[in-house]
Amino acid sequence: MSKTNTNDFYQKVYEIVARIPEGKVTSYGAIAGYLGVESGARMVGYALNNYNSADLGFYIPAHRVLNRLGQLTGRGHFEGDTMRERLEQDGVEFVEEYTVNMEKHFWTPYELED
DNA sequence: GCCTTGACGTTAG
DNA sequence: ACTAACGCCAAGG
Repeated sequence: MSKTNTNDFYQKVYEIVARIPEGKVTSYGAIAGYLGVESGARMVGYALNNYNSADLGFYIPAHRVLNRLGQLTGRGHFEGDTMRERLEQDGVEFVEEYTVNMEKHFWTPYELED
């Protein structure tokens, strides 16, 4: 009875985000597509918004999840410029004030297969 | 129970 | 190449 509930979907999102390598970024759509929900990009954003570190018990680098253009669309949910600062610490190259070099740092969950 | 909103993405003009 | 509109699905009002 492994039914893909929304809560299960969120859980998978957290697991994937937690595995994003340092210096790499991915997109909401990439995660959604990997989970089999191509149209669930917004749900990924919802998952991160609902995310509570206390519930999971492990930290997830939500700042490494951007939209498909590499823009830090979720920066408003971080404190100040925390999101951008975190990415810079990871060594991510920016092409705009709030846009990273997607071509250079893009990463997909499929690379987890290894 | 209907309507609006949103950490998105694709297609059309 | 740029902008506008629609589709998507869940949560909150």
